[in-house]
Amino acid sequence: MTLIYNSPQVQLHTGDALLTLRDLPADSVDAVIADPPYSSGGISAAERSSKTARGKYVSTSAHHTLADFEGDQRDQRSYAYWSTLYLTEALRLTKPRGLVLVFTDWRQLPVTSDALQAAGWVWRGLVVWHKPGARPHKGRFANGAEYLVWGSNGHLGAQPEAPCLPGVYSVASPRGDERVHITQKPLLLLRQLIGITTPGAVVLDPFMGSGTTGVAAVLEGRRFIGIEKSPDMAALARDRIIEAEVLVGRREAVTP
Amino acid sequence: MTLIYNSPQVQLHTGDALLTLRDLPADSVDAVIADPPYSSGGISAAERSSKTARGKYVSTSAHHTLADFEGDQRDQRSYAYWSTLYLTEALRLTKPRGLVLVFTDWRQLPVTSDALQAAGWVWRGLVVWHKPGARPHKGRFANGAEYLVWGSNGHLGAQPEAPCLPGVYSVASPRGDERVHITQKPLLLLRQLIGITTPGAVVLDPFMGSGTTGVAAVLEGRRFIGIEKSPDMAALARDRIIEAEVLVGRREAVTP
DNA sequence: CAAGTATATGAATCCCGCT
DNA sequence: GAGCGGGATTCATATACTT
Repeated sequence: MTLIYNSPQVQLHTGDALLTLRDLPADSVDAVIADPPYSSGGISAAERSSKTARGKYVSTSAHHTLADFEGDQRDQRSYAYWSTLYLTEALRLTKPRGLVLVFTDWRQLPVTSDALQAAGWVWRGLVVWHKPGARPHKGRFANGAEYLVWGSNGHLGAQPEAPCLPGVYSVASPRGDERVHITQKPLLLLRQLIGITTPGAVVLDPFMGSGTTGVAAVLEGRRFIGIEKSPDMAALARDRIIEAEVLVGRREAVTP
Repeated sequence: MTLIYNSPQVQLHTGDALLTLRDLPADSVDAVIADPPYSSGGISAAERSSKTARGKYVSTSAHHTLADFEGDQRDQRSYAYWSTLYLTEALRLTKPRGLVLVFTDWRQLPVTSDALQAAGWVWRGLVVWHKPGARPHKGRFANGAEYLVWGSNGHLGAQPEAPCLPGVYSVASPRGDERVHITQKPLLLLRQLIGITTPGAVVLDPFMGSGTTGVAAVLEGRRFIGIEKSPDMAALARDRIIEAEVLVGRREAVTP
């Protein structure tokens, strides 16, 4: 576990999620927002494991320069097991009544809800992220959505101060220059989702990627703890998050 | 198994779904659209089983006169078992490359996808039915969607003639006078969903309820086989379907 | 007739108290 | 204690109604 950035509101680590989570203190987090590698794609185990993430998720016509990412080769059984492990650690870190939100595609949705409950969370529902402009398919339904399985650490209780949030979000995926990670989530989506926490809350993202969740947390006045395995991607996330801190006046700009 | 209506395009039965499906001939159906009682509602098993369907799903302020319905008291294990049984029968009735669409709420979604696969179908994806105007809740995400788990009998093959369908539908629930069944689906939704079949296809609904699927099938030029346990509800469905047949000119109006 | 206003309701959920 | 049932709560929409 290596701390690569530490400001009053933000803490970023590089390292494996499981190992790093184990070193963080219990009862310190209000919400966990996780976007794990789905290990999905392909009807068979062979198809899943033989392709790289880029081969699975990037259409052939788009020959761009995004880096491939690791940890996307698990079969469904080990995906369930591994998900249960990191979600168990995440529960330990989370305060009572704290929340968890896990991104998933349709194929891993049942496994994800199983793992979430196996780890001891109370499953509370699904959030739909509708991606307009999904690739159409003749004679079948387009898979134009991803999902968040969400839950709580024990009872949730009444929240008289909290806002009401919708269960379906329609937001386009980042495209072109906006995108620095293959499976990058839209900032607008994460800014809205983070509204489930109260201002000042501590948000943890164990699979930070390019750091969109961290940027959203900073912009919405939440604290943030991020973990990312790839040092290159982590450095990129750090730069984006620092930029957000400068934007909201929490920090001086870095002069070259 | 009692046949209560038989026209060139429509066949309606009253009786238990499992028993009636067993008496229908193999390889005779192009698509199964099923809207089973979800046996859901409530976070605990006690809450699920102790209340009637109306008590679980209808807000207390609305004192309306819609009939309650049976078969909504299964616990999750027996829901999985029973779903597998009727989906196995449904597969037998379905032609190769035929389709199945099963309605579910978020809570039973994983069980439904398990049962569908256990019955021998190939799981192809999820369709989201977004219901605008879901009941909000402070500090949490509204459960403003239902889902269709859909699959095929074996390979699906290329369908050069077929239209492209979206994976997310936003349609309001029927209200007031439009509604004769507690969990009635909007006609507009079913007319769109039925577009997954080709004109003239045979559509089977083993839990017909008030017959919306049948009405949609008639209006869209598909043939229809319906099964409903409650004789009262089945009669109501028959009347609605006859009305649709008259509307499209397939039948003379019934004169009193 | 168009636009603004009032009303009704939801395949819920939580809390509390009684058995 | 565990199980069961009653009652309060919530606001975005759709619909009805008024200006």
